[in-house]
Amino acid sequence: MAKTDTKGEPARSSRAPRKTTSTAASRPPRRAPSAKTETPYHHGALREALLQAAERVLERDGLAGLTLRAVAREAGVSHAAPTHHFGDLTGLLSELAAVGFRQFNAAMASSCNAATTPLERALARPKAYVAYAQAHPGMYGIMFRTERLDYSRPSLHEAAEASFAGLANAIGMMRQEQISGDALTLNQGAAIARAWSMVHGFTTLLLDGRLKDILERLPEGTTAERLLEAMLTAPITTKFPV
Amino acid sequence: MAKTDTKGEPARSSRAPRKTTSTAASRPPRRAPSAKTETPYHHGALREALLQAAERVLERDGLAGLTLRAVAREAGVSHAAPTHHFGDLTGLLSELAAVGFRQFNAAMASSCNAATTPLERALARPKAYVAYAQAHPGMYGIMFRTERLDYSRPSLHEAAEASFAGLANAIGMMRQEQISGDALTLNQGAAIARAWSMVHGFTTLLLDGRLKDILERLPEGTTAERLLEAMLTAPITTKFPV
DNA sequence: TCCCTATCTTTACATCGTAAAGATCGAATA
DNA sequence: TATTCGATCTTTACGATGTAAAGATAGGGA
Repeated sequence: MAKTDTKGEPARSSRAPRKTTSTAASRPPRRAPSAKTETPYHHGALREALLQAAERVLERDGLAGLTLRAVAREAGVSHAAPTHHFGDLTGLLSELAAVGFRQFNAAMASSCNAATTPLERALARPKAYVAYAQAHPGMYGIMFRTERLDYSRPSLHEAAEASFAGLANAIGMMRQEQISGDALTLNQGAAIARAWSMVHGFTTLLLDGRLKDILERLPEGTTAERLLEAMLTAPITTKFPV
Repeated sequence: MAKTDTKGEPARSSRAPRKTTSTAASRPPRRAPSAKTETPYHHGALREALLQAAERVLERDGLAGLTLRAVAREAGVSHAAPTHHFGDLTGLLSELAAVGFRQFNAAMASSCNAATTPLERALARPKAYVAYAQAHPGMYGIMFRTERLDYSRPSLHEAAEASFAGLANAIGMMRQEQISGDALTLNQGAAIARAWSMVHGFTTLLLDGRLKDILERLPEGTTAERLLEAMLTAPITTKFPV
């Protein structure tokens, strides 16, 4: 027996002061500390703190480093603390993905609002889509790595659904049609699938480095954003779009 | 000390006969067995056997179940045996992905050869692409799950490169242009990126269940394949393809 | 004032990837 | 033909992870 695994876990023993986070206001205890440098047994806002810690870990160490225990370490709590708030790893990842989808939707909405000309309006959403993924590759990776997610969680389901609704709406406005929630014609479905597949596929291939070969063969200094624009606006010279 | 982890590992101790595989010819010892039911210490073709075992595990237990130890168990060897042939998990997954790319390329090539009319020729490749992914979702998942792969391995690099070359060639034939290996115009790059992004994005979204919402709203009985066709052939009524 | 319950920590365990050392056997060499 | 060598496979070991269960703590209502 014996052989516990407390090794490697800081596991502050009610004396070691918890690592103070950068902003010093990011984890406010519910009441003023009753002693000098101690850390309260109850965190007060651990759920949010864990989500923020997870985001930091993800950006710093990538998807491979995003473990339950690493997040708990980053937040300065014991490795079992997240369980009570998220159930298991899938729970944490799902809630984090929901946060990502909300950021993602906000970025696209603000970008669309800033557009004025028709061309800008057409390109604002796809460009914001790719830009978010490039700025937050870890987040985007989680959001579309379904095997680790639980879409039955309301927060994730809602946030992802909002993303889809925004897209469908945009397509509807482009085609100057009313897209009703419950039924679609084949052509409407095709238009939505085409737009989403194109932008999502482009993003995935770009993040995976699969477009590097193409970009290198293009005229000097052509960026991914420029290629995206060309892909979306270049005239289609063949009989079929593919 | 003590507390070894031999628990859970069958680890046939030179007496337990190795689980005979289904075909009985799938693991031929290099020479006829010198005794009755013993299993030779040296497998003889373990590398191939491990790859086949990995494919079985992947189809049976999905990506989450595809571990080094599970593959070794499936092949009936000790859990450390794969190390010598693949180095580490990344090595095994990379070689497996290479197998997948070769299957994938073969499927597309044979499908293209069977096409006769121009419409068939245009759709054969995308349809074969999606069909392979639907038939082998685990394999496709590995092939495009870059974070776990090592593209510097020649076999993987070659197989994946062949996939890309086939696509670029097909686009070139569609546009009736010669696509030279070293340079591309922006429009050529855009055409390739569009085709690849569209098909890859569609496949990814489909496998992740993201197209379910669309398919359910389409006329009764519309399949994913029909939606793909419509996406690729429907006239584009808006000013931009998106 | 006292207890109840949510929150957090400790402890424990099966599993995984990987490293290192020992066992086995085919084949080259003398 | 006998011996040695190197490739292949097994054993043993270790740190890390996810998860379950039991104990500690404290805030808030009875």
